[in-house]
Parts: sequence; structure tokens; C-alpha cells
Amino acid sequence: MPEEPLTPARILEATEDVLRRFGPAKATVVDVARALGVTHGSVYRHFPSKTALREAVTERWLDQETGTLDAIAGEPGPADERLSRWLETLFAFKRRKAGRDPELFATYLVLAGEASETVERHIATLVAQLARVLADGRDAGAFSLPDEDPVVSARAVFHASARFHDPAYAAHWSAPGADADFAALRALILNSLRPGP
Amino acid sequence: MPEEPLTPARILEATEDVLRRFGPAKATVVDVARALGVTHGSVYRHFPSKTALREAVTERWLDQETGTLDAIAGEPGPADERLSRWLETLFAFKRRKAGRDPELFATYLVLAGEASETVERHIATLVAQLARVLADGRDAGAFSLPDEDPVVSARAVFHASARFHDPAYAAHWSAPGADADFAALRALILNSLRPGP
DNA sequence: CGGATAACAGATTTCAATATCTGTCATCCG
DNA sequence: CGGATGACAGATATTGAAATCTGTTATCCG
Repeated sequence: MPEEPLTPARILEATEDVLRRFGPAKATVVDVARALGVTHGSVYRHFPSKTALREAVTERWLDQETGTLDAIAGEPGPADERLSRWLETLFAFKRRKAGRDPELFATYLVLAGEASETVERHIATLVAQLARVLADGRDAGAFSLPDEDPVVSARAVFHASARFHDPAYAAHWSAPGADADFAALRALILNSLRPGP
Repeated sequence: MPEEPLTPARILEATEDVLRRFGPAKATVVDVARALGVTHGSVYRHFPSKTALREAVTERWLDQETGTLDAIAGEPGPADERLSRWLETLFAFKRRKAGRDPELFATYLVLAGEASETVERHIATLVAQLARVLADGRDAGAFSLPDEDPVVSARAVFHASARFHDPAYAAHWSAPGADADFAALRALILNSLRPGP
């Protein structure tokens, strides 16, 4: 049989499988190697450490969101609608991930907790997308920002909406009033940015 | 010697001590009884279970805040100033608790995680205080709320400010930009409530 | 008789021996 | 030689027996 060459991509795939099956506490590099039919030494040829391997998987998972959200941030059209859609989409994404397979979500929650730097980069990406929408809106007269730097307002918006994207709150996302709470918060944010008298 | 009678108050005091010394994982009812010079059976005469004992301690700890905050919510003066002060005070309280004795804070964080009902009651109290300030402000023309029910807006404000009172974010409170982030978020909230054109 | 106790069963935790894992490296193979 | 291997040391995790804890109750004491 023509053996597939061992590549980082294949290793990542196998790592995801192993994590899904065994969970973050029991998934080992030896398991990953076993799933690939090689010894764990071979895995270490492509990833310098178990930590690096897990970080790569985490990054991949986080990057699922950024593409769609970046597209929304870059669309033409009124900035307030874009912001609204962006917030809704982020919430929908997270809620779907958490609801579909809670165990896998919990697994990635643990991974994210271990990879603070990766998470920080991801957050910086999202804040940059927000800042872009806010700056667009300001330039078009749709928003009035209290600060010169749109990143300051973007951070405030990101923090204000944390309850509906931070995985720490995942348990609340399926509660009865969650949609109403989200709508109220989105209204609060959008209302804040609307230009005053 | 005139032995003090065994009261719930004395037991709570001893429980706090034991929790402070041993942490949430190792503090036992037997330890509490030992600290009081009685057997653990006597403790069970005043509290039906270890869980109930811990909940009582948790409630006590959470109630430290509510008094001061309720006073601020009830003060005379402009509602926007009251809201601003309320948010600042809540943040200051939490940050102080977390900064002074991180280990004890971590202990109470675990306790709070175990006592979801107690925490929900506490949150309901805080939201009610917020709703009061918001309703006052609306009646005085200082705020315009998007919803008839001030509790809806109060929840939104509470959720928006979660980053600066939810213990899950305690690690961020001592970071360099924390004060600036708080100021931006407070501005976002207050700006949102200001009546429009 | 109200309140504390000591003894107890079942659940939970501790601890130390044992096994597994991580990361490295000298060696082997095509 | 580039890439996989198996053996290895030190770190981490598992396991099961022993100890401790939780919650109950029959008994004791003032």
C-alpha cells in the first residue's frame, strides 16, 4: 500500500480525533502516534512538544470563526447593520459549537485555557475587525465614538458583549432568556454608538 | 471557664477560619468542630449539611458588597452619577478583594461555584439595585431606556459590565490597561442610556 | 429533656507503588 | 542522508488499600 507521508496536517487531524475520543486529560502523544501507525518519536519530528501540538489544534479551531466574521466586517452597507450582524454571528457561532457537541466544546475550552497566547492573538483579531467597522461607521457619520482611537471603543464593545462570546458563559447560552438578554445587550451597544443630538 | 454556647454565628466564624487556613478542598466539618472544641456531630445540630454550612459562609461573603452598593443606589442626586459610582464601587470592591488576598479570593471563588443558587440571588439583588437607579433616571429625564421594564436594561448593564465584576475575569483586573478598559466600558454604558436627539 | 457525644456505615480522600507518558538520542533503514 | 525507530531518564498519571470524612443515631450528661 502507498503509505501517506507523515505531515503536520495529518498529525493535526489525528490529534483532533484523539482529543474528541479521549478528552483533553487523557489524550496523549502516544495515542496520536498510534492512530497514525507510527511511534511518538515521529510526531516529535513535526511538532517540538505536546504543548505546541495542542496549540496548533486550538488555533485551527479558533480560526473557524474569523473568516466569516472578517467577511461581515468588510462588507459594504451601513456600519450599524454590520456591527449588529457581526455580534449576532459571533454569538450564533459560539452557541452552535457549544450546543452541538458540549463535550468537544469542553475539550476545546480546556485547550484554550492552556494556550493563553493563542487566545490573545485570536481576540486581537476580533477586536481589529470590530475596530474596522467602528471606524467605517464613524467616517460615514453612523457612529460617534468617545475616543479618537477606534480600538479603544472596539475593546469596550468586545468586553461588553463578553457574556455572549466568552466560553466561560456557555452554560447561560441555552437558558430560556438568553436571546432576550442578547437582544437587550446588542441594543445597549448600538444605542451607545449612535450619534447624539 | 464559662464556655461560650455553640451558635451558628460562632460556627460560621470558625468555618471561615478553617477555609482560610486549609482552602476549600481540605477544609472539613471535622476541622471546624476541632477549631471549636466540639465533635462534628454538634456542628450538624446547627447546620444540616456541609453544603449548607458552606453556602451560609458564601452568602455572608457576597453580602459584604450589597450594603454599600444599595446605599449608593438609594442616594439622592443625578442618576447617571449614581450609576457611574455604583459601577466603580462594585469594580473597586471586587478588585480589592481579589488583590488583597488572592488565595482567599480563590477559595471563595470555588465556594461560589458550588452555590449557584446563592449566587443567583446575589446577582438578582444587584440587578434590582441597578434597575432602581435606571428607573429613577428615566423618571427624572436623565436616561432613556429602550424597554418599558427597567429590569431588562439593568440586566443588559450588568451583563455589559461583567468583565469588571465577574470573578472569572479577576486575573485581568490587575493588568496595566484595566482602568482604561473600565473607563471605556463605563462610558459606553452611560452613553447608551443618555437620551437621544 | 435539650444538647453534646461516641460509634457507625457508606462515600470520599490520601498515599505509595506501579505503570504510562514526554521528550531525547543513538541507531537503523531505504 | 532524511526520516523512522526503540530504548531510555525523569516527570506525570493510575490504582487499590488504608485512612479520613460525612451524616445518622443510640446513648449519655447536667
